[in-house]
Amino acid sequence: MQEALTIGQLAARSGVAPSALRYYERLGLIRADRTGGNQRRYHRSELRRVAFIRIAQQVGVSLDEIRSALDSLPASRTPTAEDWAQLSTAWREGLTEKIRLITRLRDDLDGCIGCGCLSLRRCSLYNPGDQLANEGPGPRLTVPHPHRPSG
Amino acid sequence: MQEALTIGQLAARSGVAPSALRYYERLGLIRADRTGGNQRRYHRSELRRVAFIRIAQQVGVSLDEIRSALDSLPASRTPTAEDWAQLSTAWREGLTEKIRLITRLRDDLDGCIGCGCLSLRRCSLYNPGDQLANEGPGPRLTVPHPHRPSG
DNA sequence: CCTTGAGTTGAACCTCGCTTCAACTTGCAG
DNA sequence: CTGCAAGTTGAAGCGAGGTTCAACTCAAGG
Repeated sequence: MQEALTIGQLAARSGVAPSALRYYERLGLIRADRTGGNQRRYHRSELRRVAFIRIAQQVGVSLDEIRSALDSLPASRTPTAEDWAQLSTAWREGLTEKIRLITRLRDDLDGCIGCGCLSLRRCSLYNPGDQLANEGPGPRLTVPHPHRPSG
Repeated sequence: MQEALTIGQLAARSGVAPSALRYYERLGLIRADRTGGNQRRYHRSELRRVAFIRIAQQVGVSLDEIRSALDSLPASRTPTAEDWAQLSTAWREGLTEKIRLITRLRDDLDGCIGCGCLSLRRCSLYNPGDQLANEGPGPRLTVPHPHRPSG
């Protein structure tokens, strides 16, 4: 097995610091074999897991959520393919929602902030159908809080 | 001016805790007028700013980046519309990149993780053109780290 | 006036996602 | 076999993004 990676190699290849990789391992996000001298040796497939982790983080997914997703994977052998389909579907919805949010953000930029008037005094005239422009008494935002205990 | 909002009202309407709103103010993300008795009174347009902040956070943008964007806005009067156009463009690129990442993530889920084999032993056969499957010696990830000092 | 709920401040504290440090061990090149 | 970079651990520290607390003030109804 000349394919095993040291932590330094995985770090270099993934762009993630060794300390972060150890941290991920403690959280159960990735795993490593050990040499006789207790040093970590990574299967090359871990590189893919790390890539997945980093990308998910970039779009605002917490390590805990990522672990949940990763936990439901081939820990044993047979992947119970239907469970994964459900997992995949759940994530798909979340990701689609993220895309919706980003698009909304971008539209805000272009439509209102982009024109220099965040104050809405004039923008509301220009964006009659805008959801966010609805600032009278009524429904409110339902965007979940990323850093709240019981959010 | 019956349109001014108390902090409690803004909190209720935006779904953001009063403590968070004060925190945002300290960071210069939002602003408030004061009553004679020193209490905050928010213009209704702040609701839109808060919405913007929350949405941006959801997709992994830091408060500091958000402030930078918001700072370049009608602090004085004339918005120097061309500067905003540049700002808007810069954000557009970042957001487009986020969408790319999310799509990649979703494809990973559907194409490889979704099938239950994150190990790539079989997936690489099914995804010959996959960028992330390139795990031999060569180029590596360039996804920036969200929580690193000099990332 | 008095009460009471909402608001004020600063300081302390919390979780997340790491990094840094100290003290020590492995593993490989020469 | 030596030397030294690279690895190991646990504990402490850090920055972001807030929450909680104590002590106090404001605002509106009765």
